[in-house]
Amino acid sequence: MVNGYAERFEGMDPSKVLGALELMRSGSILIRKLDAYFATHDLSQLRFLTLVLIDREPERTALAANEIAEKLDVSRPVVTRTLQGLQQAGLIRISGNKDDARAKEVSLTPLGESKLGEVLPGYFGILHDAMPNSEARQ
Amino acid sequence: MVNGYAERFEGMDPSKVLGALELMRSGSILIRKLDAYFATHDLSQLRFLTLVLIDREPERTALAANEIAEKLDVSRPVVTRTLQGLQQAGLIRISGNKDDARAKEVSLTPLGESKLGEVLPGYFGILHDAMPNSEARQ
DNA sequence: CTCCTTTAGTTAGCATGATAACTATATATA
DNA sequence: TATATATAGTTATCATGCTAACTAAAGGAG
Repeated sequence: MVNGYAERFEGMDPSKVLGALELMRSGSILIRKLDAYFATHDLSQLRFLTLVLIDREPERTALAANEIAEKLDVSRPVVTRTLQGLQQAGLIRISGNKDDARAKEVSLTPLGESKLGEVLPGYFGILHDAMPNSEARQ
Repeated sequence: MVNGYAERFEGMDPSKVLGALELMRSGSILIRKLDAYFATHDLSQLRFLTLVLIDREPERTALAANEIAEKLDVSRPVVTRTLQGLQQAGLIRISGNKDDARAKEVSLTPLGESKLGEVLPGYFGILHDAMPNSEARQ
């Protein structure tokens, strides 16, 4: 398809365009695989990454919703909704911040921790398998 | 973040995992750029690709909704909705297929053709610029 | 020819992303 | 201190993907 158009656009390098299309394609395929995997664990990309983020927080056991939105680069309303879902599933605990009445503190429940431990190996496995061996040896 | 977990998973190659994460990240960024570009032209990825597909159809000037769903790998309900939007915008014409009363035929209007001509250069430009020069020279 | 299955498309409803506009609280300034 | 501005979070609404279940037409088997 690209070649059909390529003739009409001077200075265009079809290999670059095809590379970009391939980038989007392989990225999308990987995201689909992960979504399918997460779905089998009653999670989603964002739900999973939220758990990871709380788990990995150094020096603290809790995070503000605001920080989650920034670090995961999603809008705050999406974080609100996601946290509500995780709380309902019993995976996180949401409490008020005693220093700032506006803020909330989010931490993992034991169930959330075990869910994370259960899902992580498969997650890394999918990422691992998604890469060709040529890029594997450093 | 990955290294923190890497120690706990035997046989995992962190460079592969990081490569996969980078793949998803760069793919997502490119998709966002394209979406932002399409939005300035009252289009979306799917609306744009639908126009391209109809335009590129060899030997015919029309396509069935069904074929669009297959070639773009999206569900048929999404195609229905997208075609309705394109029709309302005056970019495509939808007519019945005289050989099969179930099927519909979709073709570009002159407005659709000019819209495509207006959007294509910027589209290829974004794809082109998204790729590093190292992959450019064949 | 009649009935069953397949196919094209639509409708309804869910998930998950976004922005705009709102409330409540914190902070800075006059 | 009083008021203005900034920040945390929520609500409402939209966009765009999906599946399930539906209608209507086509095609095949008896």
